[in-house]
Amino acid sequence: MPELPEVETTRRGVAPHITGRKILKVNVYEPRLRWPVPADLPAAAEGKTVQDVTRRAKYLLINLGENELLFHLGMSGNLRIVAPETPRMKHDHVDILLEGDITLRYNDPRRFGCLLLLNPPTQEHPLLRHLGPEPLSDQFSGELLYKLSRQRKSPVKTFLMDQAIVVGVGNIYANEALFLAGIRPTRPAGEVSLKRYQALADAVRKVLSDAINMGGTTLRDFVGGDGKPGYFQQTLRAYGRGGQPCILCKTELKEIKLGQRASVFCPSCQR
DNA sequence: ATAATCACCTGCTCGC
DNA sequence: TGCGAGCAGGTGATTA
Repeated sequence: MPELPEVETTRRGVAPHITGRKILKVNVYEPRLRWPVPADLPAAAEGKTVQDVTRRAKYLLINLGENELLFHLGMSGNLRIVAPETPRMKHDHVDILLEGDITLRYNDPRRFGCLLLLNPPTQEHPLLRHLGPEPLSDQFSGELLYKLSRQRKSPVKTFLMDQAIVVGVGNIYANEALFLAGIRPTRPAGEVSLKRYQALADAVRKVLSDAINMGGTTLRDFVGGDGKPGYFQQTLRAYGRGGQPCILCKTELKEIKLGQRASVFCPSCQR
């Protein structure tokens, strides 16, 4: 599920419900996530009030003043607001009970996600320190992509998905952005011109902001924090369309593997 | 430093 | 209907 638009959708869905509320209790039913949920996390969070809910890359940060909770949703995680007595479903791993009869519930079938404690809040945590700029900020540009890609031989798609270059571009949106920019995913990153990287940066911004505006992409059963599904999947132009005609020129889209990830492109439009 | 592979998990779909 | 193979939104760790 979660690339940047899905995490942002979750943040927007959840934040209004929990901001300003005091945490009464944290129940960890299954600590074995990607990294174990720290044993001292519940005690550190209980009694604190949620100051704000922010996002860095695909991490969701719940600021509690003197410390901060850091969620990652991995491949299959989601956060939702439920009433306190709502029966637990399979793979509901953590409940955060807040005053006002609100529970924030974390579910993650594959357990690739995590819940960690930043004490105190810091951008210098090992998971956050090496992240590139936010794609929707002014720090991100075609010039940046061009500069960082010189001498690099790996495929431009792999380069674009490197979170040290720019954060938040996962497999779906990498495919979509390269399609919009007319760049073949296999092209060595160091061979792409500045002009084409500017088109790619524009495409990344467009694809991500469109997806956020539509509530994220729902594959299988993603729902945002408000429980509503995303609708962006109805507008996917490349991802998942291997073998089908290009929407621009009708040429059959090709599907290949790049770094173990499905990559779809139009052999005619993307060079 | 860069690039390729592995690993962590469960669930679903496909082909036999 | 059952069963194994392969694949899925991510990304840190480990190899060359």
